[in-house]
Amino acid sequence: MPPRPPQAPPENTLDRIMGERRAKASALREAGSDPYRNDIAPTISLHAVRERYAATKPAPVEPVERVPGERPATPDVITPIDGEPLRVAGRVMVKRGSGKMVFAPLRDASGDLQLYINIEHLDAGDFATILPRLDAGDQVAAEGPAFWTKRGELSILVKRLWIVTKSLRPLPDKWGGLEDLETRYRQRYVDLVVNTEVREVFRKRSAIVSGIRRFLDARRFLEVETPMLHSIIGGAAAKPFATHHNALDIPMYLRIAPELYLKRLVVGGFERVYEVNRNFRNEGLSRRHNPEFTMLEMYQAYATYTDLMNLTEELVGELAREVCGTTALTWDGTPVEVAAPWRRITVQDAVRELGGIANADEVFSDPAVAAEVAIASGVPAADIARVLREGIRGDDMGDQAELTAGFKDAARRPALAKALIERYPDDLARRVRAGHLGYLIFEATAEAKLVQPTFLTQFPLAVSPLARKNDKDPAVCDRFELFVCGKELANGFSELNDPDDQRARFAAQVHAKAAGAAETMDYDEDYCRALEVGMPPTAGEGIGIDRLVMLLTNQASIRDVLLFPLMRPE
RNA sequence: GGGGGCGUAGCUCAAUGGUAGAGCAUCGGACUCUUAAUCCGCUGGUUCCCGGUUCGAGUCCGGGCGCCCUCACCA
Repeated sequence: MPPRPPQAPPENTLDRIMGERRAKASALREAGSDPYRNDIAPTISLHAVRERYAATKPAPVEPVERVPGERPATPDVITPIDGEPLRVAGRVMVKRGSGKMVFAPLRDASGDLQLYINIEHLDAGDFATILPRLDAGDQVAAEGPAFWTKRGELSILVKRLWIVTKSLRPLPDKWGGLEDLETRYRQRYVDLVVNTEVREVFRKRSAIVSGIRRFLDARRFLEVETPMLHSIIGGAAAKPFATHHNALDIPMYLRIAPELYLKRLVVGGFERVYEVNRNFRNEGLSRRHNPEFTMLEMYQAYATYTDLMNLTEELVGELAREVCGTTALTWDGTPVEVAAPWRRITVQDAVRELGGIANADEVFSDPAVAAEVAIASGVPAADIARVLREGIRGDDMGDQAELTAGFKDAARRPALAKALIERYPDDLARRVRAGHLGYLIFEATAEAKLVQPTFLTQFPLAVSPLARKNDKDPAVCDRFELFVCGKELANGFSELNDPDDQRARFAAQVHAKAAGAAETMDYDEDYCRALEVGMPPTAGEGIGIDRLVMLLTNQASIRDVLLFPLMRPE
């Protein structure tokens, strides 16, 4: 080895490897072979080659024992299957072999297939100029007939070889692979090259989304696109990403939900619409939350929330059969059966049966009882105080901080609650407040216990500002949420289409905000105007696509079903 | 934002407070059926960053950065 010049900077392994590969690229260029060429395309995919010759597989020949370094007497005679030249292309995954013979497994979008490169068969020019500059990671094209090796591996007997893209960075270790989560997420392109099971997850994701489209298109739903830039926050309760439009000089928000626009379309006469697209919520990250996530929202006129529960069972069952081949799934170690029918249980029954709250009936009718049970269930005193304050009409709701402090004191709490409740206008207001607290109790005690697919129904009015009131009990709405393994996957309801009721609900949202609720909907005047034009009776639903993909691909983290999950910039 | 864990060669991982190592990859050599190829040889380090304790720090302490888990938030 020549001694390194004294002025040369210290070189780490990566710099040295990349330097060597750049030198190979230059050498290729000098030899008249562009290392970034775009004049060679494959005529057949690697998987198609396998399919084509699968039936011709011979019995494997017993390998001859060889002493390392000893030269065989004569080269092997190789018999191509049909002699037809094939041109394939892909990434070289490893380069394995000797001076006169190289095995190079290739990977393309369809699968893997190995090249057999041999001095007896490869073009002499390619052998001299291309092969020595070939590294694992390079994109190559190769031409030659297919044959079976003695060990029974289908291979291309390479007669012509091109490096079509020289790779400068080394691939991760062929045995250790790429494990580091941070690198896998930040450099997903490497993850996808190396980890075939990751490719499989995202292929399934694509199949799921197209399956959803097929399912809905077959039922005469119209796919639409509605604005992602909103000037009013609505359709859900969440913190938005705020931005600004320069030409109009107005604040704008990335949408947190498409709901209110989709229902305007139902008013307009599109009786069945859906949209599959991104929502943005400026909130924390977790295994189930990414700030941008994909939601399917669909609306069907003349349907009820019960119809949509049935439709959801059918849709998920069909997707599971299509994508997983079964409805008996496993998610994060838990067996999950998604074949219909799924359990349907009201919030109140869930609190009683799953939350173990024996007096659930009382909880959902008496806010004072609900407050005590909520405290015992671990609901923060501040939330309880805020919810009870919201029941008071008018501006004088008392001081939130003072009330919270009072609610933390078991001796003072009953009197404080009583004082608030006495100022409620009527019994319905009491039951609405009790229901709201009951829902907080559900979250604290029962939510995690909804493991098998379960529709939770009859949501409290106060947490459902866009849902239709139940005909028999105006304190609850005809709404459901779908839970699997304690995670919310879908949310649907019969739509509120009474414009005056909707105005009252928006007003309640504004009131709740004044009471200290962090996330509420803005009053959407135009949406009320649309309802005044008249929306036919309709049911609508949103399904979290990322979480659905998690279920159908058995992934525990949302990051593993997002190609590029949000990361702090490097 | 709180709590816990992790961060060492391109990759996967070691290293009682005492000379920073292995396997793979790379590079050089041998080898015409490999598939974790094999054999011989050589390289390769800001131990995430800054500071401190110590005769001596990858290791202990403080601060920071990043990632993972968890709690909170996400009606």
